[in-house]
Amino acid sequence: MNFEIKATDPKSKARAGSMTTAHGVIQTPKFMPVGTQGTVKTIHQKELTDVIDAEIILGNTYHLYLRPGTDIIKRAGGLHKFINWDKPILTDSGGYQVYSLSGMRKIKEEGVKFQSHVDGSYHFFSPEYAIDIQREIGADIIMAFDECTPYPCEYKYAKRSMHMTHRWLTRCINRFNETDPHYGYQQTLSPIVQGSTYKDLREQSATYIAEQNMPINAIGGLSVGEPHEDMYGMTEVVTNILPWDKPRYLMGVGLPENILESIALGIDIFDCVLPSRNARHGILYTWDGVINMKNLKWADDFSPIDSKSLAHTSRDHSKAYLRHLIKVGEILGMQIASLHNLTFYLELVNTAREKIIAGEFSQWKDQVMKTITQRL
RNA sequence: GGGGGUGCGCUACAGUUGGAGAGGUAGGUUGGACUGUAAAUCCAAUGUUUCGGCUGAGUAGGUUCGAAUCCUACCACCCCCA
Repeated sequence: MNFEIKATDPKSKARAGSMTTAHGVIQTPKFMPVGTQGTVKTIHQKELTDVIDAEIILGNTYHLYLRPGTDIIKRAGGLHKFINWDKPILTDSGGYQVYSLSGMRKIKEEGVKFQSHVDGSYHFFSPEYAIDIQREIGADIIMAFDECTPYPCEYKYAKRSMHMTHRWLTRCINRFNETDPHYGYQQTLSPIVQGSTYKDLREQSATYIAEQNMPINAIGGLSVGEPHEDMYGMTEVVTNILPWDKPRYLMGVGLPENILESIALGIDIFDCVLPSRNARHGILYTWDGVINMKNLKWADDFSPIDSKSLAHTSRDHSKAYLRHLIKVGEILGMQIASLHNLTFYLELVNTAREKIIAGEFSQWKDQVMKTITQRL
């Protein structure tokens, strides 16, 4: 994998770059739609490319391992072939499930014992096994197996967890180096910075991760409920230490404003379930602000959902119609809303990239920040 | 025309076999939440109020210390017979 910085913003640490993976180029900053189970919920692959302009999507090791199972994916020839998507894919290692399935898992030095949310059966993920599965899934970028700590998190626990994540990283790297890709193209392993909301831990972790000299670095353990100031503060601490010439991936972020602020702090790649999940729950993101489509006030608003949207469905259908679809639980409502939000998210980062190249990112960010955060 | 059954809150369904309940469940409605997806999910409110109460189990009476419950009449709906 190769990363080239094309332009930098004079007033912030934002950069515009381009990452080359086995399945194509990713222009950064970039947002990755989340496709946990081999699909970005409600969105067809053709819409991902033709409408949303997604250049990379995310899959999840834990979910794909449970269903359909790695055997099926292997026999399909890898996840790309299985889902008919020939652009880049990144897989999360299952580290987030260590956090989100708390109560259904046990963490030990050796690894994590999960109870399946599908049928309650027990499964064990070690760092080595997480790499093996991700080799079989065949994503272009694969993530180290980590523990995503909750918020709030006591210092002692955060420190112990961070060190374990570091030890797990060594095991991931070793396994990665002693195995080969299954499908004839290179995969890239990304380590993950942890350290909760503690500056010294974040510094320590970022330094450790930087020393590994990996082609891409990720920041985890944020956007788990901490105040935005902490999210930005920790991100800044970390981006100051991670190598400048390698892409930085801020995992699980975030709201449109989180993304713009983080771009200003030197983040290149994002993923988040918010645009897709919230779309299904009736929340729309636009340049003019946030719309709760379920609110009564849209019931007789026959104006376009968003006349400025790059998604034809948002220009062609009215708010009243979309509200109706969502209120009655029609699938098309979730499709139109998901297509809208993801199109907006990609337009947001693509515009940020243009503004960085034009040298006017910071002014532009300050200007749009006011409007995108308001509730309509 | 005769016989039987059932009637409460926005709706439905349960339940209440003389000691009340502005109760249950589901749905609807109206808000809210959601950040590397256990999520087409979850939470709250939903008679009225000056927050102390007030009104309330189809309507009107009656029996009773006390009635959603028992009695009478009427009304509505459902079923059966003609």
